Amino acid sequence: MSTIHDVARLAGVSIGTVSRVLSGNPATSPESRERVREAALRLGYTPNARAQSLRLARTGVIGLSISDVRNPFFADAAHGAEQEALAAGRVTMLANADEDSAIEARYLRAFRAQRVDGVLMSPQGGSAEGARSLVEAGIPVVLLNRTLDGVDAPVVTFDVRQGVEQAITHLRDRGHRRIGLIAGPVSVSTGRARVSAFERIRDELGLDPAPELVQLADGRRGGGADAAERLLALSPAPTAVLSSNALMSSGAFEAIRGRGAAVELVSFDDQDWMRLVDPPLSVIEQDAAHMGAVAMRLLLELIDGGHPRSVTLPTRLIPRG
Amino acid sequence: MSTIHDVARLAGVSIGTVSRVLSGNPATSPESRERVREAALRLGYTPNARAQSLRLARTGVIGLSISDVRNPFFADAAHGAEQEALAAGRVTMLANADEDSAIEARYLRAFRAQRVDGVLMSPQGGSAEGARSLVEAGIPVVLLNRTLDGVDAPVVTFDVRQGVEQAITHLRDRGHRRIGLIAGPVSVSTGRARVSAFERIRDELGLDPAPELVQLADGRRGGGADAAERLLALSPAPTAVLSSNALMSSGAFEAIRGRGAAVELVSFDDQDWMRLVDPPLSVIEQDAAHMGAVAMRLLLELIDGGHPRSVTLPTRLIPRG
DNA sequence: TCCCCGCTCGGAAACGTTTCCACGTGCGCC
DNA sequence: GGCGCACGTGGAAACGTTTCCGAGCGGGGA
Repeated sequence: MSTIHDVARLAGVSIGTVSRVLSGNPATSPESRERVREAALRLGYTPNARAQSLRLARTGVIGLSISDVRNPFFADAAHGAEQEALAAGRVTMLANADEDSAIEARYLRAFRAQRVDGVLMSPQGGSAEGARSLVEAGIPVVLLNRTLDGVDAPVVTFDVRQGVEQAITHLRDRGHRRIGLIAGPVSVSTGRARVSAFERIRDELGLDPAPELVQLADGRRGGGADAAERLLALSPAPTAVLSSNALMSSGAFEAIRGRGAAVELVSFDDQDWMRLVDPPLSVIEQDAAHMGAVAMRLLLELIDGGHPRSVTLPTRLIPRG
Repeated sequence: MSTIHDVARLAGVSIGTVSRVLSGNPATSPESRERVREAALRLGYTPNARAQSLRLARTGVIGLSISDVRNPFFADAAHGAEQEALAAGRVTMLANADEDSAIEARYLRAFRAQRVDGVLMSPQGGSAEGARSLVEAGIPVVLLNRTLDGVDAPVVTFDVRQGVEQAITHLRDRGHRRIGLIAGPVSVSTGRARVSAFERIRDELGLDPAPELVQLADGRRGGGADAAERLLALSPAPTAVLSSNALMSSGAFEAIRGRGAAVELVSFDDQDWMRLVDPPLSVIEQDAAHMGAVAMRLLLELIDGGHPRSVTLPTRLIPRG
């Protein structure tokens, strides 16, 4: 692959001139511009971004670490973030932590070694170490959807209390008094927050406070199914269930239907299939793509020397069935 | 952020020694090793990967460009590929082309500028230019799921003929004679291949050859719904429909149900919701994660000097309902 | 006529690594 | 008791850029 020296030789100028022409520096003659452009084209020259960023301080690359690409919520968030970065002329390097903090740590180390301009991440439960070391190394970090104790970085989250309240009020209005919760893992902040919001609002509305109505799960499909089974085995079983994410909802839906139980299921996150099943699911919509875009904007501001700020986004109830 | 010079100074040795210790070169004394390790730890030193790769030829980064992260088929493929790369000690840089060849071109340029070790891509329809320029620049490329005319790179695909045959035979066995096809865009190779396989097998089995039973769509949800509407408007309407991807299937399913039509829908790609709806969808399963892993393995071989080879993977019919 | 200024340009330093080369130093062997 | 060899180390070159600095050259004003 050709270098700036090859271009300089072919154009009959110095490498300084080539660099100036190609970077749009006005201190060049029309003649040099012509010769350099021509030579670069002939050679199919692409500047070596690694050498550039060694000399410059910036790399133009932003690290984006998400929990799981296969979770549509995060896929949407990644997409939103990426579009925003692209519009700002930056390129995104997506890492998939797979809900595994060892893999996450590995990618974060890679981000650090690559000296990315900034990192946008939805942290894993395991440990805050990875994020903290980035912050301490002076790399701008913005957290996505989940907070992390002891890490000084802005966060973009949804209003958990609002979402839970919309769901429970909706169910209460439909006559339910005994409502179950399938909660995400307490190792992530969203999981914990949903449980405490659920308990508070349930009590405020005077609904059945039985502790066994809150079932913890791992956030995956199978975990959702298992938690639903546990709820259905209670006597009396709840008449309605709130599920904390789309994956668990699909497991829970199948378990409930498999038992032929008459339980109303409400889910966080809206997905196509929730409209297609019978009965369709009411959902608490969280606009993941928007969250990603907002977070990326915050990160870009931070990179450009702005000061950190966090954002909380609203949720929306979509009643169905 | 500290450099190798800082570590050398703190440890009281030369930068050469630091480099040797940290890269595991045996020509170092136990005493130096100790001092350097200690100093590196104290400073939180992480080698600058960009400087390393400038000196070395390798970067340890592999570019992965996929059509759309939000399409679960590609999300799974990306995940499979990523895991495989991770196991081989490489880090993956995921680009989301968003089914847009301008964005794809931009990412491919970035990959080239970054001098990634290789590129795994599921190409967009628009143009083969991006892929071709990578190949010409000597960067190893493997194509994922879609071929590209005029580009000399190995491909990993599913056996289109087999998949279509499984689907049509299944429907024939269930008594259908008039079968519709919702095809993906003819701008991508898979779209074209499915149409021609469909026509051939339909004729081999002596089924209704009416050309209006093949409806082209854009591969998205809305396109699938529109194509289904067009099929349902025929008289007589087909009694069964084969849909070329999961997104279009979801649109088609909704359209069919909305009309209350008695049409049996079979879909390419298996997804959770297809089991949850009523009636459940029979599917032609294509193990996308496996495809991604296989393709990554081919790419890694190619990078290590192996010679190019293509792979065709089998599909599997999962009858339901 | 001379000087100064502006416009281009070439040369060189610097970014942070790795690795080759050469230079001690201490030991074993004849 | 010398000689050579293995071992550890420091210095320097090289990777491909950008940018600063200084120089050449022409033109315009005093």
